[in-house]
Amino acid sequence: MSNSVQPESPVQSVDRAVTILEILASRGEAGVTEIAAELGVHKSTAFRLVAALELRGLVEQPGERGKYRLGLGLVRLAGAATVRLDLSQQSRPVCERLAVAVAETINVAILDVDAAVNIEQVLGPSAITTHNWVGQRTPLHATSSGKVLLAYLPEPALTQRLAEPLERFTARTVTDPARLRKQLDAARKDGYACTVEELETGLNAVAAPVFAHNGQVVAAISASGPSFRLAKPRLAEVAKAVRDAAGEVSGRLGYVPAR
Amino acid sequence: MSNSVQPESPVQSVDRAVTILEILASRGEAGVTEIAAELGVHKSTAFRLVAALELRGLVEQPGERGKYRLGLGLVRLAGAATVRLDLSQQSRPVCERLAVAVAETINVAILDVDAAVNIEQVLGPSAITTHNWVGQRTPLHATSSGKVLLAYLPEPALTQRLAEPLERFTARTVTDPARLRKQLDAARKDGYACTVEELETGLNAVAAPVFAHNGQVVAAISASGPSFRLAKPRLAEVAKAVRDAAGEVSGRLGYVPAR
DNA sequence: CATAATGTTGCGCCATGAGCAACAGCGTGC
DNA sequence: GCACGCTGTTGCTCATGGCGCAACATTATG
Repeated sequence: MSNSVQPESPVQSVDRAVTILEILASRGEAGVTEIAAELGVHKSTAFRLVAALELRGLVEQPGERGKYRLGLGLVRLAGAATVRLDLSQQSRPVCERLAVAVAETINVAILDVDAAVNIEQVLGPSAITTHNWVGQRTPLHATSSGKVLLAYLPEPALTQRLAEPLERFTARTVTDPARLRKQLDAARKDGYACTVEELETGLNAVAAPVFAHNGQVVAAISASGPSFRLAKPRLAEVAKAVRDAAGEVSGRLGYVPAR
Repeated sequence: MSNSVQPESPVQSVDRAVTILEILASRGEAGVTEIAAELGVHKSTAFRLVAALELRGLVEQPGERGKYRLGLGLVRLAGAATVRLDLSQQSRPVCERLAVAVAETINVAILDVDAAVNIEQVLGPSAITTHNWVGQRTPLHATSSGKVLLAYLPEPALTQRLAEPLERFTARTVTDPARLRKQLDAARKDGYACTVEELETGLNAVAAPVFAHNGQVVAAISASGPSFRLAKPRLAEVAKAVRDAAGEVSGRLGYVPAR
């Protein structure tokens, strides 16, 4: 029976496990007998719940026996949430200004296994479409954000990605891995990547990397628009603005560029 | 059946719940059907596991329906672990020096619902007893650390605390709420609180607050000893040393005092 | 507007989570 | 050094909590 002032949990053992985390958060350390007493369960029950949390790193045991405390796995999980929250908060105002400055649709995308996932979108004043990209997964090789995220992958991960066939979406989609690699090299050098009608006919985009405090690329900011508008030489101007905006967000996340 | 490369979890549904947290950490957001697919369970199972986590704040749902993401409850739990780790690390050397300087038993206590819990103890060279206070819960109104932690509670929480009868431990225990409030006012003004034979006959103590970077009181540092030794006027000298030590720990935690 | 997909709920069943008893290990007092 | 008490851990059995199924509600898409 859970706390009487709360609605009953649909999964009692998950509820108990969370209570254990809270006990450890408030006390710092606790033993099995102590946790069992506070939970109102048998100590073998408490022991198994703690062991399940320990197996996944949410709880750790400093010694071979005895007291338990919260584990680094919990801090890592929370860290993932904090980075995402921070990224959204820091990027929002920068993207709003960028959308006005370049008058195109701005997106923030993060890497999710084998796709770029858009987590934020700001429409420019000239936006033709109100297509909502947020939540959508887009192919890495055929989007500007995807190319940026690929460019900063560790080499083994990149090799593995490019070992699989690259799907063609338009006549201009880059499906040759060697040619794509050259584009990624250029992206690292230029500080931005472009796509020209590679995902959809008539759609161009340019993206730049967002670095976290530790130098890792955590996101890409992109501007996209119709090919007739977002083409040379204006594409280079927009690219520069996007790169500067991404740099500003990186700075807000604590990134100090190497000189 | 859990991941075949890991030892089997003693509580399958806790294991699944943690996997859900990891899925949300890596993807940012995910829906019930997506989570169910990745867990290899029915979507009603996934739904209930997510609901159990949501009930406790580890997961949240931005809209009324649809995608889920990691909740602030997780960040709070991890934050508790991080603050505690930092507090212990920063306070340890300061408390060791203080113990030598004042030759009494030094403790660090944090607030846990309705009690002060000691998380750190350093014995002075003149310690008569080797009584271990670590892990013990002590009453707020009858200990110096407790009075400090009470002094910095938000007013509603303090009012609620003082609405309940205050237990008498010795003839000198303060059980009148109005008199205790006056002592708390003095504690805020002086920067420390004292108890004189209020918890145990023959035991005196003095404590000062430790502030976190955001100005909140996260702990109290205290010196305790026998009444015959830790009495006026020496008590005032020890109080000053404890206040300075607590100030140093506060500074190490990023607190900048108001001028 | 119809259809498909996703999220949510009630219900019955069984696999899992729970408690019991016992054991192993450690800390403490004599 | 030993006995005792306490805590942590494990094997076993069984009752129940967690699960999947079917159905419904809601939303998104063509």
